[in-house]
Amino acid sequence: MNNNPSDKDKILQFLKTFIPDYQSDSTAGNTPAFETGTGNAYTGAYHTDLERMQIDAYAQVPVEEDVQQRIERLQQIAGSIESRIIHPQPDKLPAPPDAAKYKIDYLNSLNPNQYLAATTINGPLLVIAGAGSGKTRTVIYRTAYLLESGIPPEQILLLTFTRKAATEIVHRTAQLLKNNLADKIMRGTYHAFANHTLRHYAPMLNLPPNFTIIDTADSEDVVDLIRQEMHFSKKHQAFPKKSRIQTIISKARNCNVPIEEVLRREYTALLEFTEDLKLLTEAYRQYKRANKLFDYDDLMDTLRDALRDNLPFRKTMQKTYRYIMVDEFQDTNVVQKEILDYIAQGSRNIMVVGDDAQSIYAFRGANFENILTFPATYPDCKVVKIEQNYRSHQQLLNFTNAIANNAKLGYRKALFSANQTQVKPIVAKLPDQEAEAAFVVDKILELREKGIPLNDIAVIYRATFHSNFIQTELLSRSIPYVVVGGIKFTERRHIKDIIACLRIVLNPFDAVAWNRILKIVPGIGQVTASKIMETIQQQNGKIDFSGLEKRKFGPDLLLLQQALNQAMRTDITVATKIEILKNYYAPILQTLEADYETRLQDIDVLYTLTCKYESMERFLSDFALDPPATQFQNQNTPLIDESEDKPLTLTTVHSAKGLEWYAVFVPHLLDGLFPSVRALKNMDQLEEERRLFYVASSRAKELLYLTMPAYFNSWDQYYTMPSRFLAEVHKNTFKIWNNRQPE
DNA sequence: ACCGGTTTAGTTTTT
DNA sequence: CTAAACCGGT
Repeated sequence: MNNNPSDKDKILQFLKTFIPDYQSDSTAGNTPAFETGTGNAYTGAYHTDLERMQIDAYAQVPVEEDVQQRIERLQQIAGSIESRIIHPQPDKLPAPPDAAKYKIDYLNSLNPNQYLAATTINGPLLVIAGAGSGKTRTVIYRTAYLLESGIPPEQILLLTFTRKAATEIVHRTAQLLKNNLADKIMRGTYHAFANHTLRHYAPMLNLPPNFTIIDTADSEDVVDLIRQEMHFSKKHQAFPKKSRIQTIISKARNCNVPIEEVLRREYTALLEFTEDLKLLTEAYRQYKRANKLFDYDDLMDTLRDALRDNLPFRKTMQKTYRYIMVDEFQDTNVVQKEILDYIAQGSRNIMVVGDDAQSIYAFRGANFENILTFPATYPDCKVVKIEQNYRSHQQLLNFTNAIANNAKLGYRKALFSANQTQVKPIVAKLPDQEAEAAFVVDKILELREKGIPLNDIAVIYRATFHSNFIQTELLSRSIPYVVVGGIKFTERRHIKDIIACLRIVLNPFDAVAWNRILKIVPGIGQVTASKIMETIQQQNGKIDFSGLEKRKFGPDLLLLQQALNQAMRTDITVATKIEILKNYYAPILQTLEADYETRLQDIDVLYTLTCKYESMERFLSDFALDPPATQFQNQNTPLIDESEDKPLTLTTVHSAKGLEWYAVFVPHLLDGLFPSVRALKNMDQLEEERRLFYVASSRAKELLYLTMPAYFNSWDQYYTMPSRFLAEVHKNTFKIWNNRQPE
């Protein structure tokens, strides 16, 4: 019903081109597929391909000896934990010692396992929580229980993966208790916590209190500056480019290993540059120190080092935070684990919640083995497992359990649900990407007609480009949607340009920011930019370009000088500064970008955001650590207010963590796309891909559609096989979409 | 010597 | 799409 003629023609064209037996497969006439409405538009006997898929047909990943040993060791640990799990007897649960003191009826608000997790507040506690098992609810009740037990909120430290999650927990706790005690809890991401702590204790730790936080792109720019300065690219053609160098440096620090170890593990082709890269890493470190720049890893490392080396500081932290709660523990890296351990040594009241099956940040150094080895660090810890699922029905759980149980290691999954609806996940193979997109959008429209609001539906994919065809289809049918993940508001060029100006205003020695701003002045390239920055240094930070007036870029530089000096005035707000800078920047942007008007609207959004801030330092930190909103439709449209039109959600798997929808679509399930071809040779990476698939699938409350095009052409390869994650689960856990016999 | 337009190679995920 | 090498013009 929703196919307009051009869509039909397009699909028809593809059917004819790519399916030799298209005519013979059809049962009536030339265009039978379109005569009976939706559903039939996707002919091709692909369901038989799906019926025939076999895991043996896939090249298996070789498992090396040392990897095998590691697996066995961890399986042993997992097994020993399994035996320590407490299985509460519903009639023998400990009651709160003084029931009169507690306003909330914990016993009847939680299931027995959740109750145990919420009310065991002394000593180390490991909570293994399956997807959709009411993990957040348990943490909320536990927070309430702590407060009702008389624990001062200032003594509670709550670490979560996003700031949003922390805010939600505190907010809902406050609602539960009908007071605002929870507001005083120290909470946030590791990075936000480190930022706060390092600034607060700066004098004690001998740190500059006004350091600037730089994001990944800034960090890459610093690396690039050094790379050029040291002439590495001139010496070797194959010398890695800035983004790869930055990744390597960051990975070494996240995993707490030397550079050469990262190269050995993942970048063997770059081993010949080991010495140069080590040199570059050291230069990068010194550069940041000299310019008071902190990258994301510095926040973690500096806090860890301070806790390790500065005993008075460690004692202070231990005294301050006597009850620690950690969410998403499976995504903690080694450095973060050390930070936790140093603080928890004092009181030993530490609770961690996590699900080993949902660890998806190993690429960033997260070590889900932390959750397996927690009992080794805390031998006296109690272990509680919450497995009842409140999100999905049993048919979905059968499927997601099957995925999780294919994992090489981790706790066995046996999530169960009281909801016994009989709708299996649907697997569909379509002729090509256009047809796949059309199928997905048709189904979405069908759901909307049945009364499912768009904002209760999501399309979840492995990589941003997997959504291209679906976005095109949604745009052509005018369906509102938001994109989460992928390129962010803060990463857009014009936003970064304005932010760079602001950073100069705050700190005129910020060479990375200078480099960025100078190079967009017409007539100034790398060489001149370096010279100007030197001049600024010599002038002790004074912005005065009068010596350069006669150069051809002189007039433009004068405009920049005026704008920056004007923005430096202390009697104006941050928002006013943005306005001044925008006036300078707008004409430049106009020459740079065709769609400059929409981009200017982004700067207005930035203006609105800064209105809340008194301090620029605070604004820049927040902007780096907690980007305001990550949602906008595409490169050409400005930021969109999520609440506006209840749109459909398109999201990467990573950004979908912790969320749920009535119906979920997972497209592009071809082997080489999901799992990504880059992960096919390495067992650890392939395991992570499977966990990603598990996370994506387990977001669905009711309906799960798994789709793929028949083929995908990348620049060097041609993918046609369905994802191995589908081939390796039992076929009775899902239903294959048969286009000739619609449901 | 330096800038800037053009070509070409390589593309995951994010605090 | 985006970064960087390439190259031709000042």
